[in-house]
Amino acid sequence: MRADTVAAAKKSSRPVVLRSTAEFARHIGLARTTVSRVLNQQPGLRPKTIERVQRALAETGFTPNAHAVHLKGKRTAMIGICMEDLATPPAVRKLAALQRLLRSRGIASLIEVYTPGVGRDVVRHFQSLRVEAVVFIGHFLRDEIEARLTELTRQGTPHLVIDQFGLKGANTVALDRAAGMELVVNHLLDLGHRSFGSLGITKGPPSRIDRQTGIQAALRARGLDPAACIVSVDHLHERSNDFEYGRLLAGSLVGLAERPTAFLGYNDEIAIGALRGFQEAGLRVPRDVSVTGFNNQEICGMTSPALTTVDQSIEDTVATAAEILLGQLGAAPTAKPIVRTIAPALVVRESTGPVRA
Amino acid sequence: MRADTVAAAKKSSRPVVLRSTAEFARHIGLARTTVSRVLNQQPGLRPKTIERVQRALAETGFTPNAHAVHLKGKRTAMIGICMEDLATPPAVRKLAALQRLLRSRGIASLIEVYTPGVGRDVVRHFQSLRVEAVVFIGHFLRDEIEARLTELTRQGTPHLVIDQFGLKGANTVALDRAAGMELVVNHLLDLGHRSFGSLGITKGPPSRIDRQTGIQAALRARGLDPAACIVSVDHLHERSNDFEYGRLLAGSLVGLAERPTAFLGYNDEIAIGALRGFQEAGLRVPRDVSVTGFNNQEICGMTSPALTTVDQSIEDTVATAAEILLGQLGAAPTAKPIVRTIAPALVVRESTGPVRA
DNA sequence: CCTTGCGGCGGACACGTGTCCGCGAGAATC
DNA sequence: GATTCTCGCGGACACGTGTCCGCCGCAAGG
Repeated sequence: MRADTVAAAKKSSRPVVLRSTAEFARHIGLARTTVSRVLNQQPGLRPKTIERVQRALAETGFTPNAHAVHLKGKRTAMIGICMEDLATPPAVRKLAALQRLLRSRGIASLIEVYTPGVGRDVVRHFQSLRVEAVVFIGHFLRDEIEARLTELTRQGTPHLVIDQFGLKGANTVALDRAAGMELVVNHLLDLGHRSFGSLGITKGPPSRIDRQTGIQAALRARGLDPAACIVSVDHLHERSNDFEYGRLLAGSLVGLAERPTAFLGYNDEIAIGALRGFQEAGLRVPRDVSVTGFNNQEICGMTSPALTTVDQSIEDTVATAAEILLGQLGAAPTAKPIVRTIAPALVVRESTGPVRA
Repeated sequence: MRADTVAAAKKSSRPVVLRSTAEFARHIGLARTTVSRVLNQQPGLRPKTIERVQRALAETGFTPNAHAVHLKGKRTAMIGICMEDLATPPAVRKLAALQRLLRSRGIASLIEVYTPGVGRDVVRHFQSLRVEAVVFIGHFLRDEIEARLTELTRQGTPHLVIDQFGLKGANTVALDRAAGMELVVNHLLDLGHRSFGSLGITKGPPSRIDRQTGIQAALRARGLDPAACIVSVDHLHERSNDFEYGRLLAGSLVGLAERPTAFLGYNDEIAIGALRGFQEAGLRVPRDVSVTGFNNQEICGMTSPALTTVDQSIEDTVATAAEILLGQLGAAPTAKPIVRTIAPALVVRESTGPVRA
C-alpha cells in the first residue's frame, strides 16, 4: 500500500498536491506524528529517518499550514505596517529598512495603505491575524489614528507610530522637524536673508505646523517678527506635495512686489519644482533667490543647482523604531508611552547663497 | 453570573482582553454559536440581538481569529508579493497600485523583499500561510526564480511575474523594453545622431539585454552597425542604478577622443546623473550632447533641461496584472503560461536635440 | 530462549472557528 | 388553558497541527 502511493507519485509528472502533514506522511510512508517530530526538532529519532523526511520535504515543497500552527499557540511572527501612502520616498525608505530589519529577526511584515475611512478595517484585519504589533508610518488624521491606537491597546497589541509626533498615549519615533527648520532658517539668516517665502509650509496638518514652529522660533531668537518676514501664496494653487506644486508656486512668487530673497520648501519635491519654476522665469539660483528643501533625497545632489536641504537620518529612525518594537514583543505592555526624537542635520549645497547687495 | 462579568468589565478601565468568540460571548452574556451566527450573517436572529452583538463588537474591538477561520476552509484572501527591492521607484509604484487594486477586492497583500539566497524561505512562508497567489515584481536570478515558480506550480499556487520577461513557464506581464529603446534610438536618428554612448546599458542581466536588443534592431533597420556606433565605458565605475553612477559615467565620457553625440540612459536616475556630470564638465545639453532616460518618473519634467524618456504606463501594467491574478484565483490552473506585453511610449522633452553641424 | 531498549506507530486532546441539530423557554395564537 | 411558533442555548464535529503516551516490532545482549 504505502509503497504503491510512493510509486504512483513518482510516476506521475504532476504529483498530488499535499495540503496537510497527514497527507504528506502518508505520501512518504511514515506516521504523521513522526513527521511532526522532525519538523519540530524533537529528539529520539534516527538520523536516517530525519534525513528521509527532510529530503521529501525539499522534493515535494510541502509546508505545514501556518494557520494551524499558530492556532496551537506558536507565535505568528508577523507585524502589521500601516502606511500613509507608498508615494512618499522617505516613508518608503523607512518601510524598506524596517522590513529588512524585522525580516532578519524572522518577523514577516504585513503591509497595507491606511486610507482614511477604511483604516479601521485594515487594523481590524491585522488584529484578526493576531499580529504581534502594528506600526504606522506617516501622518494620519489625529482622531482616527488615536481611535485605532485605543483599540490596539485594549486588545493588548503593541504599537508604534513613526513620523507623526504628539499623539496622545502613542509610542512615537519622529524626526524633530521644528529643529530641522531652525537649522535652515539660521543658515539663511547667516547669509543675510531677512524675508522668506513659503513653499507649502503654511497652515495645515501637524507635519506643517512643526515646521512653522521651528521657523518662528529661529526668527524670534534673532529678534525678528515671523508674521512680518514670511510671505505665502500657498493657497493660490491646489495643494499637493509634488514637483508641479512647487513649480506653480514659484511662478506666482516671482511677480510679487516685495519678493522674498529665500524660499523654504516643505519637502525636496516642492523645492525642486520651485527651482525649475524660478529658472523658467529667468531667475538664477542662488544668485537671485535661495531655495531649500527637506528630506535630503538622493536627487538633491543632482539638480542644477544642487539643493540645500535637511537630512532625516532614516537609519537612526528605523534603528530606534526596531529597538522599541523588539523590546515590546515579549514584554508586558508599558504604562507610559515611549517617545523618541530624532535629530535632523542641515546639508548645505548650492541652492542657497548670500543676499545680493 | 453573567451580569457579574459584564459589570466587572465595565467597572475596570482596562477590560479583559478577549481572544476568542467564546470569551466574547460569555462577556456579553450570549452563546458562542449565537455570536458566530451574527458574524456570519445567518438568518433566524432577532434584529435586537444582532444589534446587541454588533455594538459589543465595536465597543470591545474583538476580532475573530483569522487563523481559525481559514482553518475551517474559508479563503485566506491574501496574496504574497515578492519585491526585488523597495528602492526602485517604478517598482514601488507598481506595488502601490497593485496593492490598492487588490485591497479594493478585499485581498490583503503580504509583502517581502526577495533577497537572493533567502528567497526560498520567503516563498515557503507564503506557501505556509496558504496565500492565494504569489506575485514577483522586478528582476531576479533566472535559475532561482524558476525554481520558485516550479515549487509554486507543484503546490497549485497561481503566480505572476511583473517586469521580468522570458522566464520559462511563467505567467508574465512586462513592458516591451526593446520597443522602448527602439523609440528612443529612432528619435535620435531622426535628429541626425549617428554615434551613441551607453549610460549603463551594456552587458548584464535581462533588463539590460532587452534594451540592447531594441537599440540594435533600430540601428540595423537604418543600415547602421551597432558595434561601430555604440561606445561604452560602463565598466569603468562600480555598477549601480543611481544618480551617482550616471554622473561618474558622464565624467569619463566627456574626455573621449571620439565622443558620441547622444547618450542612452538605462533609467532616469543614471540619465539625470549624467546630465549633472556633463554640465559639471562644461557641456550644454542638448546643444553639445543629447541624453535620454527610461521610466518617465515625475522628476524628469523638473530637471534642467527636462529629460526625454520612455513612459512605462504603469497603470496598464498593473491593470493587466490584476486582471490575470483575479482570473486565476477561483479557476483551475492554466496549462499554458499567460504572457502579456505592455507598449511603451516616448516622451520627448528638452534633453534631446539636433546634432550641431 | 528471554530480556532490554530503541524507534516508530497511532490514538487522544487542545487550539478557535463555522455549522448543524435537538432542546427548551417564552410569547403569541386560538 | 392548550397549542404553535420564535429564537437563543449548548452539544457535537471538523479543519491541521503539536504534544503526550501507551503500544509494539525488532534487534542486540545475556
